[in-house]
Amino acid sequence: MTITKTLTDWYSVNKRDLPWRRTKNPYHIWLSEIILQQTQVNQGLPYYEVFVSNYPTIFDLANAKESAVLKLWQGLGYYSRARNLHTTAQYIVKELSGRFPDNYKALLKLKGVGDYTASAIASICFDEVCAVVDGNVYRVLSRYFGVKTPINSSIGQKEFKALAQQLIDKNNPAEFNQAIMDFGSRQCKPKSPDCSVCPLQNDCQAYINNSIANLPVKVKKTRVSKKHFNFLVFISHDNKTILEKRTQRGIWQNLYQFPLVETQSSIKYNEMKSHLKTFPITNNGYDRLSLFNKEDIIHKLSHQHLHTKFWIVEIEHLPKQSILIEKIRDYPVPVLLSNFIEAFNF
DNA sequence: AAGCCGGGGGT
DNA sequence: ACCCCAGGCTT
Repeated sequence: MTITKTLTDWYSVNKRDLPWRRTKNPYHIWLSEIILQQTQVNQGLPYYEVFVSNYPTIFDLANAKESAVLKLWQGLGYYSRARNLHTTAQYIVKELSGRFPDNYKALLKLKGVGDYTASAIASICFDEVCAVVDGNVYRVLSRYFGVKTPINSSIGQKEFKALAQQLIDKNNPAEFNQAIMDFGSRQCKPKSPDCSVCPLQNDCQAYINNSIANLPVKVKKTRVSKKHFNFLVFISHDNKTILEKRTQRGIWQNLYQFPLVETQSSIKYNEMKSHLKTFPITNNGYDRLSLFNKEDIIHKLSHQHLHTKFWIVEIEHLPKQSILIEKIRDYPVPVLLSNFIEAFNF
């Protein structure tokens, strides 16, 4: 039995019933694939339901405001996906009259759509024989064939793409692609895979050589940098506060935050007080400065640890760009801030 | 080729 | 503490 047949047989029995598997609508498949980039099914599932419900068609998404899209995306991370999603929806509506691209080459031109996503949409929606290579595919193939080429090298990416393309079921590329991904996700897991009941056990090179834990090979380690964030939570006597849009490139682009003072190290009350005096809006003084969290809140991103203090600044009057505190939940904010907003009783 | 971009979950 | 996730973009 070939690995192709084994995988599709396994899938026919173990296939999960997921909402994006009940449709071939390219708009819906595209939505699901963008949401699932670097995101596990269980985390992405509720977001998919929300997006389909709020934006039933690509026209609805194109007509939305970016901040509304980001608000629905809030908490999912990698926010460039949401920005690209919106941009691409507008592009398809305006330039392609709302007709979704229907082949790999054309799909690849869309912003936010790379080799994996173009292959997924082309195969699932249009039966194009295009093999997907995601984290699951790397793992299954590297173990089964004992391939030690690093999966995050350009040579490795080409090698695994060619291998997957060679194995794909040409009569049913959609089923094969989803089969190998589902298999990797639920059977051939990164840690403690279920080898004892694996249908590929007899031919799996990694299992035979007892090297399951060493495959796939991945080089480079992400270095984590440490940053110190001080957020200024202004509260005026007429129940307003200040939120700023992060317009610069980098994390959380186009999300909102309280005015931020980034420092090289953890600062104390008096140092914050000096910083505060340099703020134009405090020219007329403020009533009180207090620290919300005694211990730093350490917000861990994949490549940064954010040591965070929330400073409460009670103030008589705020300028016009301030917002009503009761409207604060309308704005898309990072999880770090939404956690604070929920914890702090304004 | 390497770095950047989130947040949640598993071990 | 470290790894991974239905990756893609920028430099």
